[in-house]
Amino acid sequence: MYKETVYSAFNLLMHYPPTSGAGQHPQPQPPLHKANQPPHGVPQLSLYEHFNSPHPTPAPADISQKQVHRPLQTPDLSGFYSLTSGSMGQLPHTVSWPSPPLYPLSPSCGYRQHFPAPTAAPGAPYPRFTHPSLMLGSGVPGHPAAIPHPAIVPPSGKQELQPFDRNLKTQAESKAEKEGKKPTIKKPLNAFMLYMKEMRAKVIAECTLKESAAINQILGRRWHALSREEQAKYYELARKERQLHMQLYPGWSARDNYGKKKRRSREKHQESTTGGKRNAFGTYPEKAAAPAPFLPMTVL
DNA sequence: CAACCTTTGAAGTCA
DNA sequence: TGACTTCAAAGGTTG
Repeated sequence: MYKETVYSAFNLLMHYPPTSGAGQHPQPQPPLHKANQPPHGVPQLSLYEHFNSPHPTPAPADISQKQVHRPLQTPDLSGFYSLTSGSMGQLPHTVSWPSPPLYPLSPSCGYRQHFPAPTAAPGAPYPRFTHPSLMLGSGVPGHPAAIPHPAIVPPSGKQELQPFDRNLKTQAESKAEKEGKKPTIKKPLNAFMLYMKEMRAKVIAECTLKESAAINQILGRRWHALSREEQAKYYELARKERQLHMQLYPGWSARDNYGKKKRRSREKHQESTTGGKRNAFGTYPEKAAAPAPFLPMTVL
C-alpha cells in the first residue's frame, strides 16, 4: 500500500520538471566543509591547539566568499549552554533541484512542500538558532551541571540518553556498570547530523513519513538547498561539538570505534556492480547521480 | 534481534 | 596523498 502511494507521489513529482535556468546559475562553489580546508602546505591549528590558543583567529566577515582554514569563530565554552547564532542567517532565495529520489516521496511531502518559496522578504533574518545538544549542558568539566555527554552509550551501541534526561545518571552508564563493560564513546556529530537531528521531527510532521531512510533523503536535499550561511551555523555547531568532545574525552579517537560495526561496504559495492540489492521498501533503487552542490535554481 | 537502508561529513586505513 | 572505508542518527523493514 505504502509503495503504491509513494510511487503515485513520485509520478506527481515528475510533472514538475526543473525550470531551465540557463544563465541563472552562479559559479559552483565547493561545499563549506571543503572550503574550510586549508590549502596544501598551510599549517592548520588542531582543534585542541586552537581551543587553547590565547589568540584565536576571528571569523572572517563572509565565510561564503573566503577560503578559511581556521575554525570560524573564537571557541567559547560558555556558548555550549546557551548557544544562539544571532542574525547571521538569511532566507535562501533559491533552491537546487533534487536528483530523482531513490525512495519516491509521499503525497503529503511533494517537492513543493519540501522547498516552499520563502514568504519573508529577501534579507529577513532567520529565526534565532538554538541546538538542544549544545544548549542543555553537555558536561563541560567544572560546570555546575557536570552532565554526562550524550556520546556515552552502552556497549550495545544504542543511544539511550534522551536530550532532557541529562541531569540523571544515564541508563547507559548504569547498564555499562552492570555489565562491567566500558561504555562506548561515540563520534561527535558532524554538521549534517546536527541538522538531521534538529529537522527530523519537522520532516516527519510535514511528510507523514517514519522511515528514516526516506526522511534522510529529504533531509539531504534540504541540506543542499540551504544557503551557505545557514549551513555555516551547523558547521560551527559541529566544530563546537568536536571541541567539547575533545575536552571530555582527550584520549578518544575515532579509531576506538573503527571496525566495530560489521563491515559491509565491500559486499555492498560488489552487489551494486552485480545487480544491486533491495532497499527497505523491497525495491531495487537505482543510485542517482549526486546532485551538483550549490547550483541553485529559482523557486518555481 | 542484528543488519540494512539512506543521507553528509569527519576521520580512519591502505597503497 | 588520494582513494576508499567506517561511523556517527534515526526508525521501519528484512532475514
